[in-house]
Amino acid sequence: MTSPILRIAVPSPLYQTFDYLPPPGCDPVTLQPGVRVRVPFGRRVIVGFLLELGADTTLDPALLRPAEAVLDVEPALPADVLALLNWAQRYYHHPPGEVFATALPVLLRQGEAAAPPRIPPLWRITPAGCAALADRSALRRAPAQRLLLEHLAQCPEGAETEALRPVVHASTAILRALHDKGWVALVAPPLHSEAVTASASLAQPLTLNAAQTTAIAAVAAELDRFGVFLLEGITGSGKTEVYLRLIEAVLAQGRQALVLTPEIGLTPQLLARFRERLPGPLAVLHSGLSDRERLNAWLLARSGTARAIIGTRSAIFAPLQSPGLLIVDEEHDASFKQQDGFRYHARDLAVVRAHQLGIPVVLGSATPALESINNAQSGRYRLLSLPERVGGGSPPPIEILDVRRQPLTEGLSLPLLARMRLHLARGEQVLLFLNRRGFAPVLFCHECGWLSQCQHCDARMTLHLRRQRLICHHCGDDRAVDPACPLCGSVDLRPIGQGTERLETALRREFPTVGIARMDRDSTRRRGSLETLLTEIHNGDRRLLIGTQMLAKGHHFPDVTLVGIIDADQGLYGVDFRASERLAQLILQVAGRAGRADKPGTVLIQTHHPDHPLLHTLTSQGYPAFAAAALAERREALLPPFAYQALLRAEAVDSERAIAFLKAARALAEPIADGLELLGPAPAPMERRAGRYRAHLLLQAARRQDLHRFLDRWIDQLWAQRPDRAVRWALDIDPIALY
DNA sequence: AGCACGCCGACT
DNA sequence: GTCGGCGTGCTC
Repeated sequence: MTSPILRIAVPSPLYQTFDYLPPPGCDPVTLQPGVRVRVPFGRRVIVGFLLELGADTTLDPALLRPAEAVLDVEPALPADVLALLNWAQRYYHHPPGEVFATALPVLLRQGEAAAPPRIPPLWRITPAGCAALADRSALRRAPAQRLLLEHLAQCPEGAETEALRPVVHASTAILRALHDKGWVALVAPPLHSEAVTASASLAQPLTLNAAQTTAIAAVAAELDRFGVFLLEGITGSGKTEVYLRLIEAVLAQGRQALVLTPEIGLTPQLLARFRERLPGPLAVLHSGLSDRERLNAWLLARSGTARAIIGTRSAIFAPLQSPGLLIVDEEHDASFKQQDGFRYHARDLAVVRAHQLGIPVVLGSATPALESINNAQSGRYRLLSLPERVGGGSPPPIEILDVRRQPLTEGLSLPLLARMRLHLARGEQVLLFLNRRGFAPVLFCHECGWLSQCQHCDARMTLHLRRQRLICHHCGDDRAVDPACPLCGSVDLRPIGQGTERLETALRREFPTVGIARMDRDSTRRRGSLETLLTEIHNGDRRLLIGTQMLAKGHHFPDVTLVGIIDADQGLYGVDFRASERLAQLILQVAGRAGRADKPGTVLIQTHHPDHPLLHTLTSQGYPAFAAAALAERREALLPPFAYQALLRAEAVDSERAIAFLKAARALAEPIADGLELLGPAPAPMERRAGRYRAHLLLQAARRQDLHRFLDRWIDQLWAQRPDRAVRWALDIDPIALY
């Protein structure tokens, strides 16, 4: 009897798997797909991943080398994740080694043994701590300690270190101080069975309105079979409560729920809400974790210790012991699509995974992707609507401010300034949205016409006045601002255009007595500074809020009654056919930050294109009407979701070689491109970025089947070409941006 | 991607 | 004389 062949995914960018013999002394019968295997690879020894046991190999069997060792007894990934990865590998046509590496925490990729997860211990207030809290004088000079103790007094079960982080700054240092005084103690977490039943301390669910009840019932009735539910709920309509009820229902069946959220959506507030409502430890997976933390959270999910798992994009591959429900919050968000390497879409994979598992998936958004709306209309998804705000109140009215021929002071029109004055005088808060950080997007010499061009990109360097730097937002290059023009020496250098920093400066002059909060990547870089700002906004110390899209997500500002969109024109006539969809989503996202039932907000949009039909439809009839109109345009133009696209991207230090690669690829494609349209090669919209020239070839088909049948053949030919190593290329299936 | 091999230029 | 530049080939 011949020994079986191990088909191994190897962590390399090669479009193939590698065959090995079982390690000496290993009984192949015990091997299961999904175990990690240490194998010799060239001159190295690496950790690979067993995909399948084969009976034969296409190679000369004499060339096969034996694996060195099998690292797992049980598969590192459960069968359903393996199935998902296999599907994704074929669909995205990406090298298998990189696909499978995506699903494993770094430490497991490096060969570390998967020990049982550490369940985080809990902090509890001690009797001495309660006494200190009751004693007025004890904590007078330690407000942060008081705050933490008060918080813990509300958590008889105790709270994780991680859950206390958002309560005060430097929470770990303060906990240490409290611990030294004997006012708090670390206790072992309750065992899982206790955790599930001991829900006495969990926050009470909110009452539901009719639409929420209907939505919950619709999903809850189908928990044991596949279905995609598009939960379209305007901001404030209580989507999170729907998620929580469904998760509770799934947990009650002894199953787990996986929630995906965009990176910025994973705010302390959302996590706190999940923690206070759901029993037991929560597994949280996001990019801010250390390798050790990530492995632990991953193991909590795999072992079933964590019943609810919440994470960003890559959490779609999280192993679950007993999956019962998938939720994708803010499903329209572009951050679900990986934009380099293995370019998968986590929302789309969530649908695939749910289908493979035979469980429901809920896609939630106030502004669903046009793809999802189209799927709901065609009957593939079930639409569930939450049309009302919880506690009543209507969504903020949106007005268009025509700023053509209007005087603008630092980008602000007189009507907008007047309205701001009105709301501020009433003691209310105002939020201004400008999606451009820095002081000004260009520095310009009035003497000779010099522009702050980036050396490495087809872009201008943004002026950051306070830091006295010119920074390229595309490659990160950074230089000091010269007081004089580098070309002619003139000191007449002028910043052109608006950024949030400039807006802040202007508003300080305009409203000298009003506290201003600027929220962008620059002002919140320091750890804890965002929390400080949010606190000062919520207690009213700052009433004028300026921000980039960072402020469009996650946070809610109930006292904001006026939202100003400073410049809506960027999204209207771009090269990207998705620009207007993104703009509409962004406008509503920002609008949704404001107001509450008894204090409705107003949204003002400054634009030079007040008659733009889509903008008009959005403001006068709302998102569903906008989406219908935008979908009609897409159908007319045969664009996604009425066509299927793939983009072959190439980049090189010289543009000719990137183009030459794409021309060769096109030549290979032409004889087999039945039912396809080939567009290009063409330079990318920003041709040079970080010193590399980028170009692409777009493939489009009216039928998905035609596209993928073609890709299956083409991709093999591309890999078989004699490669020009100066060219880096990648295939992007269902691209969402053409840059 | 790594990693080694290999064949040409300016240094201890 | 060799140290090291990056072109080329290979990984079961």
